[in-house]
Amino acid sequence: MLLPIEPDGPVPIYQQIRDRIVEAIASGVQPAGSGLPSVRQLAVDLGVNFHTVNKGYDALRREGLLRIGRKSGAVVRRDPASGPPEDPGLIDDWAARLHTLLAEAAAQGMSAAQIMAHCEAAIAGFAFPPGGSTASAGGGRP
Amino acid sequence: MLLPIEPDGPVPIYQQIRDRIVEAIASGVQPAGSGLPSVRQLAVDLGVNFHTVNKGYDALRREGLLRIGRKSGAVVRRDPASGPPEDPGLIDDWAARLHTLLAEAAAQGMSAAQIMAHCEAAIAGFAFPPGGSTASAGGGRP
DNA sequence: GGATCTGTTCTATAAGTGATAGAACAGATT
DNA sequence: AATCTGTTCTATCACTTATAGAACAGATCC
Repeated sequence: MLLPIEPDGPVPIYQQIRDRIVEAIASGVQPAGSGLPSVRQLAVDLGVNFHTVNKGYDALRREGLLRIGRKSGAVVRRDPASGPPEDPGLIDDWAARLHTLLAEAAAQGMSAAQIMAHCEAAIAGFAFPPGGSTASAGGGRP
Repeated sequence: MLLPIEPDGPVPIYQQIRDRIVEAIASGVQPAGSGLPSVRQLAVDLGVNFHTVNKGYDALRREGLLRIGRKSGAVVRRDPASGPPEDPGLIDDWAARLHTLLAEAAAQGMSAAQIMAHCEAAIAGFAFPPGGSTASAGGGRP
């Protein structure tokens, strides 16, 4: 597995690992049930300590995105269609972060249309399951 | 000035200060030219050290959102209408952060329509200038 | 002029985080 | 038995965060 990691960036390595895997799940590159490299293997691939990878995996496990076991290794837990929508309360955190991030763009002078265009562009790269949760009016991939 | 600060939260205080002010600018509570409390005054109001407030102000100054001087204090620099759209390259960082954040929601099972609804809800709380930059098809506040 | 407030800069300390490292244990596979 | 897996523990080093005190230069007010 090859993940684009910036060792000298401002964002911690373990979080970069977590972010790239989250994006891989959303984009459909890593569907539900698909396996990920072992902690030690990915550490070798990325050239980092295996504790760092373990920290990233553990973050994904706490978010309910990964199921980790000595037997099966690390596999993507959630299939966005059936599983529970989300842990309540995490949505609030997420919405708050979204609010701050979009406010940043608005404060910098970006128009509402431009912001929405960026959101649509990002979502267009995701692979949503055939029957979205309670509503599937969006784009997805027909 | 009263900012909701969580001293024991995972996000640093200086960044909470920065985030709240960014949101105040985007929502129109702090329009271009409006003044902010002095570093020392806001520190007293929030019950934190003035170095912490100074760090938050300095971050906003580096982003081009604040103009700080011994004479005028700290005033909101950018009026989203006229000013330069943005420092090129910062948009890439912002778009990357947006991509990661939206991927998080998609991986958790949120549908495209639900994600877009959250984006629209956040944008609806912002006050965009009458003539948006190059396009004003969005909501804003008529 | 003198006092005061401002932003800015410098050093310093204590606590926490990030990343590395080594070692060990228990379950599973070969 | 040997190997690989995830997991846990301690330990170290560098960096960040938040606090604190002190000092300087420009601006304002009495």
